[in-house]
Parts: sequence; C-alpha cells; structure tokens
Amino acid sequence: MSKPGHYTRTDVVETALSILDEFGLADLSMRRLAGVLDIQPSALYWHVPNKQTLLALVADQIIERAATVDHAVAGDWKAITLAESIAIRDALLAFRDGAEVVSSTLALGLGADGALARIRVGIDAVCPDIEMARIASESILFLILGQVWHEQQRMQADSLGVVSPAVATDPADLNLDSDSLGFSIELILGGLEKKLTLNNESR
Amino acid sequence: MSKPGHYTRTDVVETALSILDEFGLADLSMRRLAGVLDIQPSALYWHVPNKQTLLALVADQIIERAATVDHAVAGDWKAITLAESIAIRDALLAFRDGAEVVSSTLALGLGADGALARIRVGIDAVCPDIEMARIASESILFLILGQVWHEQQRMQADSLGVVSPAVATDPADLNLDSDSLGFSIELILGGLEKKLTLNNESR
DNA sequence: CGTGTTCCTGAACACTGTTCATGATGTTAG
DNA sequence: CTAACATCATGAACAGTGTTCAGGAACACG
Repeated sequence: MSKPGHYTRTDVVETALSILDEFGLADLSMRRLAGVLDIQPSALYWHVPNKQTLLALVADQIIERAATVDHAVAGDWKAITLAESIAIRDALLAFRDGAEVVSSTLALGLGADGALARIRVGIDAVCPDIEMARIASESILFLILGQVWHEQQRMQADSLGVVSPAVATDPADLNLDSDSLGFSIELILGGLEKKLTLNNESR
Repeated sequence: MSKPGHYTRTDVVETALSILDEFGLADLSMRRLAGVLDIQPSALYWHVPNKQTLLALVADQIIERAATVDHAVAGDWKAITLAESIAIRDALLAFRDGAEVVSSTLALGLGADGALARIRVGIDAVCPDIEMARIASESILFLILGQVWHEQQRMQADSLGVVSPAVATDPADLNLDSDSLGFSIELILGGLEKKLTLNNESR
C-alpha cells in the first residue's frame, strides 16, 4: 500500500477505509494513517482539513458501496424500501465500525445523506405528505444505524472474548439479527400503510 | 463544588454530570473533572476503573431521572408506551449530549438498561411473543436515541452559529421535533397492533 | 502503639489532533 | 532556458488526552 510518489485525496480516504476495516475506528489515527502511507502526519492536512471531514468522506464511501436495488423488479413500495434498507445494512456491516462512523458523520450533518435518499424513494412514491415521508424515512434510518451499531459493538466485544460464549456463538444469531431489522422495518411500513389508508378513506 | 475532605463515587459521577451539562461531552475530560473537584487526575482512578465506566454511570443517572409514568391513569398500552418514550426523550434532552452518552454506553453494553425496561412494560402486557416484544422495544429505543442525538447535535451546531439562521431558529421546530418522535413511535405501535390482531385472527 | 483501610499526590508514559515554516518536486509561461 | 507557480511533502513543535504507579497523609480499630 506504499506508492512511489504523490498521493491524492482518494488514496487517503481509501487507505483510511482499509485501516478502519482491519483495526477499527479506535485505531484509525492520523499518525497511523500517515504511517501506512509512509508519510508525515502533517502531510494529511494538505488533502483534508481535519479528521472529522476525513471520516465523513469515509462514511460517504461506505454507503456509496451499498448494493443497487432494481426498483422495476423488486415489487411494491414496501418491498423496495425493505430491499433498500437491507442493502444499506449490508454496506454498514461490510466495514468494521461502519455504523458508528456513519452515525457520527450523519449526526454532525457532514455527509452520508445518500442513505436517507435511498430509503425515501419507495416511500415518496406512495406517501403524498412530504413531512410524513421524511419522518418515516428517518425512522427507518435510525433503526438501521442503531441496530447495526449495536451488533458491531457486540462483535468487537466478542472478539475481545469477555462475554459469555454460550450466548456469543449462538449459530442462529446472525440470521436472527438480520430478521430483527426486517421485522422492525415491517412494523414501521405497516404502521405507515395503516395511516395512509386511513387518510384515503377520510376523503 | 469543592468539598473539604474526601469524595465518594457518587460525588464524582454527580460532578461529571454537571460538567457534561454545562460544557458538553467533548469538554468532559478526566483532567477537567479532577480540576473541578480540586484533585489530581489520578485520584479519580480510585473511584472508577476508567472513563468508560464513569460515562456509563453518568448515563445511568440520566435515564434514572426520567419522569415516572402512572400506568394506572395513562390509558391503554399504546398510550403508556408513548408516555414512557416521551419521558425518556425528555430525560435525554435534559442534559447536554445526553443521547450520545446513553447511546455509547448502551452500545458497549455497560448499562443504561433501564430505558429498555421502561419501554417494555406496556408492550409486554399485550404482546405474547417475547422476541417480538424485544424487537419492538429496541426499535423504539433506537428511534428515541437517534432522533434526540440528531437534535442535540444540531443544537450545538446552532450555538456555534455556522448554519443558516433562517432554518435554525424556526419557531415551530421544537414542537415539530417533539411531534416527530410521537409520530414515529405511533408508526411502530400501529404496525405492532396490526401484526398482533392478525395473529389473533389466525387461531 | 501499631496495623490496616481509605483517599489522594506527583511524576511519568504513550499517545492524540493540529499548526507552521520550510523545502523538494514537476508543470507552465515569457 | 529561466523564472514563477501550484502541488505535495518534511520535521519539529504545541497543547492536550487517558492511564499507571510508587508513595504518603489521615483516620479507625483492636
């Protein structure tokens, strides 16, 4: 990973992403990143104004790599939204501490807006109330982030080997967590559907 | 805030809580905490093994102070769950960066379980499937944490005065956010109710 | 009086993000 | 060909961070 000459901003972000994935957010320091690139830490500040925006760029990369969902073939709006959510979930899970990185940069409003946009497409199609669509989409995003964050933190705790192994290595756990998210989202979509039909009947 | 003699663990947590509320999580360092107590930083490590568990104790304090909800007078299970959720939301909002602190310690599994327990009481009463109740309760908790975290981060950004004031000081925003949470939770509770009645009809 | 617990001191270690003056490249213009 | 310029890097320093550890003062108990 040590190139001969000069680096570009993309190289820096890419390397940061690989460090994040291998060693976790806690070990992603500017000094370590510079070390991997065989560069002085101060050199990073030519490519990036500070660490926070570096992390924002990393977060953008993570959700940009979420698998694309074919809306034409995916089915009705609920199926589309669910598929899109699962895609985002998988993208977060694909990188160590992915959920925490995206959560933070999203909270700071520094990026990672693509996730919300992707969730909204299915909902906007059937929900005329724009405010209602916004709240529902944000709720789903919070659900994904919260659950994946929780799961990834538990993975790290498990790998450090402190928790009880009886619960930790339950073979059905991964599937169960995957179903958990699907179920939670179905709850929201079901509730939304209910509210939508009620609004239609009242006219 | 400087006592004459020795301090107890409660004093340390209390002081940490006050620093958090006044200056925010970023400014809550062990050195600053020690300074307020007029004590060497190393002295803190007699009361507490490390900063993370200190923050966990702070998080516990925050959600312990959530207003109690009278279940007898609050109404049906949906009203109870909503009231409990609003109480937790208010507790998080009562301290600066409250949502971030609770989120982190909850993700690390170091405490703050009281929040989940409070949300569950209303749901457990009507949902026989224990796994279903768990997922629904966790979803609501993630919703609360995500939304309040977002809101508090925006408050700090506003106070630093960088964002556009046109949107920032919208007078209807606070009420709107409060309604947002209520609406999101209603979505989940509505979806849950739907699933429950379907299960009942199928027997 | 001596022993033991409780709480704290002071110094140090190994980090962290960030700034700044300086310098070596390579590209472009006169 | 030379002078200027943007690009990308150096190396040292600043001001902080969480945490550890040997030691010491104050108090209670038998």
